[in-house]
Parts: sequence; C-alpha cells; structure tokens
Amino acid sequence: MQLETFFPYRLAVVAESFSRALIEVYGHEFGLSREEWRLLFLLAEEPEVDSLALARRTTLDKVQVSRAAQRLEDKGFITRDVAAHDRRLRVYRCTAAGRKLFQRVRVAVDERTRSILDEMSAADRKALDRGLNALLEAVTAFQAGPGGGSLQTK
Amino acid sequence: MQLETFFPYRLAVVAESFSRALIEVYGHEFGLSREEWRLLFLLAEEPEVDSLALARRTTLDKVQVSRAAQRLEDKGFITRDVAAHDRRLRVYRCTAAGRKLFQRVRVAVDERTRSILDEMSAADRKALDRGLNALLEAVTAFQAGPGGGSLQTK
DNA sequence: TATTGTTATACTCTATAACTATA
DNA sequence: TATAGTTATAGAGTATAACAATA
Repeated sequence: MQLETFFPYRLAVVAESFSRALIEVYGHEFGLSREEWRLLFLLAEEPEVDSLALARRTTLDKVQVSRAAQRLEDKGFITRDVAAHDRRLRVYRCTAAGRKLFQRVRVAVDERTRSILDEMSAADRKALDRGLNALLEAVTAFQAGPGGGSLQTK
Repeated sequence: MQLETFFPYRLAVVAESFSRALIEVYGHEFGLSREEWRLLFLLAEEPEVDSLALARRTTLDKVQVSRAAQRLEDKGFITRDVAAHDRRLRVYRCTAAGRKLFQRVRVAVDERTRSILDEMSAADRKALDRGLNALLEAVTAFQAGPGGGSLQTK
C-alpha cells in the first residue's frame, strides 16, 4: 500500500488542508488564533460558560484556555469573572463587540466552508458526515479504552 | 449551531485525536517525527525517489524534506546522492536498516489504526472512506480554483 | 534568470512544571 | 491534600528569507 492511499495519511492531509483554508479567514483576515476562534464560537452562542466547560467543550487544555481568554479579554471581546459558587473557577461571557465580531467571522468562515463542500455531491457529503461521526466515536472509545488511557490517566 | 456540531471543528478534532494516537507509536515508541515517518514510508516502498517527488508526494515543503532527510541519513536509514540527470536534485534510497525499521513501525502503526477503526461498523468505515476521498478532491479543487490560489501562486 | 537544496531566523505551538488561590 | 488558573520555560514545529550550486 502506498503512502497516498494510507488512511491515516489521507485523514491528516485533508484535515490540514481544510484547516489552512479556514485559518486564512479567521486567522489572517480577522486576526484570531484557533483557540480564540473556538472560545469565541462557544461564548457567542451562550450567555455564560465556566472555565471547566470551556476547556472540555473546546478540547483545549487549561493553559490554552487561560491564554486565549486573556487575549480575547484584552481585545474587549469577552469578560472574565470569578465564579460565585467556586472561587477557583472563572465565568466567561461574550461582550457586544465580541458577538458582533463573531457574526462577521462566522459568515466568512461559513462561506469558505461552503465553497469547499459545494465541490462534493450530496451523497458524498452525507457519507462524510456519517463516517466522521463514527470515527469520532471510535477514537473517543479507543482513548477511554485499554491502550490509550494515557491521556486521561493523568 | 453549536461548536460541537460544526463540521470544521469535528474534522479538526477527529484528525487531531487520530494523529495523536499514531504519534504515540511512530513518535514516542520509535523516535520518528511525522516528517521522518512519511519519508521513510515512501522510500521503503520504492527503490529510489528524487527530492521533487518526495516533497510533492509527502505534502511537505523542501525545507522539511531537507531536514527530515538529513536526520534519517544521520541515523543510517536512508542515503542521499546528487541526481545524475540534474545535479540540483537529490536521489534518496532506503537502507536495509531503514527498511527493517519501517517494517516494525508499520506493523505497530497498523495495529493501532486497526484497533481504532475496528470500533466502527463496516458500513461506517465505507462511508468514511468515500467521504474522505471526496473531501480530499474538493479541497484540492478549491486550492487550485479561484479563492485559494495563494498556495500555488507563489 | 529561474530552480533546487541548504542554512538561518523568527515566530508560533505544545508540553510540562512551578506557583498561587481556593476547596 | 487536591483542584483550578496563571505564569514560566524549554522543545518542537512552521514560515520566510538568504544563500550557493546548478540549470
């Protein structure tokens, strides 16, 4: 089997290409890092999210969240407060400016995404969606399972 | 739409998780970088590959190829010679030690890959394969097309 | 003049550990 | 003692540019 037909290689290549296409938008065009973009995405949709939920739902670690949140706060896109119920946690909220920026970026990112996915047939898109969901479950199951406990064990 | 159901996010997360699972093998277990692993993969399969083909087929740039090739040469896994037909190019070949290492890594990587994909149904695997191939074509078409010429234009 | 490979440089990202505050 | 957030640091990875050799 050649490298080009090796499944892990194809997955990595396609994900990297897709990611680059979007970084051109939210990164180069709007000046957001991947971490900032993810945080803003989550916070723009909900009135408030605490630090634990934010890390878990963005699949970022606490260091990445802390730094991205600080940059977003410095730019005036989110606020950060100590959580009342547990003063070790933080509660993040999106500002009006943050929501406004998110809407602009979201439109541009969606447009770029669509311009790629529109090259595919509807059946192929459906297969991709199904296959990707299944793979996500498989990888998650594997990580929680026998061999890959190394991520959570710590 | 929530972040968790946003297609680009899911693609990035699943690809990153999968990649990590394999880096545990070829990286932590066998001490190869992603670039070295790709070069070795290609070279183990063919008697010789020149530098241009190597860069193109691994989707690495010339700097990455040059550095990864040097490390593989230092370790005794490949050889590097000036190409006879064009002295600007190099011709790379895998050594016996390189092939031996590759076989061991390949077995371990395949085992890890299978242990993840085996969590999926056959129909889901088929959908994934189809969808991923279509997406790869779509992204490639997009890059060559109107908006994304920025990669090749230079 | 253009292309290839190499080297150099700066920048970003990642992983890990230390430190402070809170539980 | 354990957990959360922050800060610090080192290592790996990425992007770009300069350079020498060759076409």
